[in-house]
Amino acid sequence: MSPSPVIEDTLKTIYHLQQEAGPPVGTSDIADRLDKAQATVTSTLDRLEDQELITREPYQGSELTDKGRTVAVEVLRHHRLLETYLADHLDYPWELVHEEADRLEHHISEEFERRLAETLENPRRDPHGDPIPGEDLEPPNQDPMRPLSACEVGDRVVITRVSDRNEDDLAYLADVGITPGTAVRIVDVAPFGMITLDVDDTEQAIPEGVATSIRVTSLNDVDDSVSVDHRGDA
Amino acid sequence: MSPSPVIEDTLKTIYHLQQEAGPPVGTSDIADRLDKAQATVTSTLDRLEDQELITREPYQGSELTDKGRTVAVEVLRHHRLLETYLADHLDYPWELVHEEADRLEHHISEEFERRLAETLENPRRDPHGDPIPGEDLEPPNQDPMRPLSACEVGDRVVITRVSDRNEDDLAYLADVGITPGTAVRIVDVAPFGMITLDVDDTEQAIPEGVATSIRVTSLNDVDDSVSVDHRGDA
DNA sequence: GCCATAATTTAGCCTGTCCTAATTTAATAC
DNA sequence: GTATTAAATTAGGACAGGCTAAATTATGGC
Repeated sequence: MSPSPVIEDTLKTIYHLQQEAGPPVGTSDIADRLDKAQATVTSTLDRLEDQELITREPYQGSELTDKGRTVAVEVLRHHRLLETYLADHLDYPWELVHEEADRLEHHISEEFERRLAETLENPRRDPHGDPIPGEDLEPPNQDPMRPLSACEVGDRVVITRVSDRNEDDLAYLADVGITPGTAVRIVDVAPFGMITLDVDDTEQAIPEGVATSIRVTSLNDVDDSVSVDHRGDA
Repeated sequence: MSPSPVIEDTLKTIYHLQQEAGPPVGTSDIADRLDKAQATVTSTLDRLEDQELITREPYQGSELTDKGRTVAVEVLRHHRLLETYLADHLDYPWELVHEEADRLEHHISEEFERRLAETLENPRRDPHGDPIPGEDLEPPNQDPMRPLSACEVGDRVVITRVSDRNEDDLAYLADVGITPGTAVRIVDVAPFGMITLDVDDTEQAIPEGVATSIRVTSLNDVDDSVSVDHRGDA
């Protein structure tokens, strides 16, 4: 039996938290992300452990098993293929793809996944610039990126990822031209981390909170993974 | 809150049974179609009644309310749009579209539905020849069709619908050229209802069980709804 | 009209997923 | 080292959706 949406969402969340801070991940961090009560997550984690999708130490935290990671990465592949498809073939606006993909990722078949990948010619990155795991379900490499908030005045960088966050922010960023593949220059870093960028010869100010979820690569170490047209084939 | 897949599937089944035999529909007919125990369906029907999606008389049967019918028709629209899309844009083989659409129909948003319809240019029929309900969610008209099993030797008819049934049968029928829009002639009706057809100058024998789920229109009363290219725009 | 049978509901139980409130454990301050 | 506090678990309850077995109702034959 394939895992339920609740199980898959929990695995996906643990995966992301492990990427950000390393294992073990705490119960309340998971609960916060999923917007569920802690006690609900505790009982879900018990079931995950029964199914050998995670290992855990009570009061310490949880960690994905290989089996659990594979499930998480497959869901991630679904999510990113769907986002790419929605944007490229159904003309979805950038900021709406996340919500739709978040639901559908749990319900598409292997067949659907294959045909999606084929139709898209095995894309390597989704519309936010995030890497799409391959058919082998190896976890994608971490890119050599830093948050925009860590840049200094004068830096010339390429926007590499604009992570999923709320729709309004994404719509605004797309509107002013801040999308993966765009080259920008840091014009100013003001108090409280407010950053001013030169985007296509126009200045745009970005508050620090938003800047932390935008990843960039220095123009010196640009590789194929951050070329402007980042949808290569396999 | 939008209805769960279980609720939607039950409404869809009642809708189909009402079309076939008229209300009220019996509990065990629903249970058979859904492959659930009768007692399970009884408790689901109680919940449907609480939500005013059906009316029912214990031991007599159930009937959709306007509200219930609208939900059923919307799910039907999702199903048929998805089938059309899978076949036309993702290159799904005819016989696989049903299963995938049956899952996804419960999980797509209104936005997805709109973009699907737009991309397909508001198709009126799905790949099986079934009518696709419009945005207004009016139940589609019943076509002036009869089952292939009711034809007589010498009749010239157009295949109008080949209803969803098991994948192997559909694959076989597609293989021998029996798909919506094809004109055929009845060559022979043998004992036990075995029917022989002339399809593109080749004879094909179809057992009665299969022939009952194939609908045809006489070549005399062909209207736009059964033209060979049946995907018109609105 | 009564009886056998088929259809249906009721009773009772289970699991998954959710919650709040109470308790326990771990970590931190001092 | 103890006291406070934060994190996590346990206790207990709700509801949806599933089941089997037992009881009930309707129906068709005669």
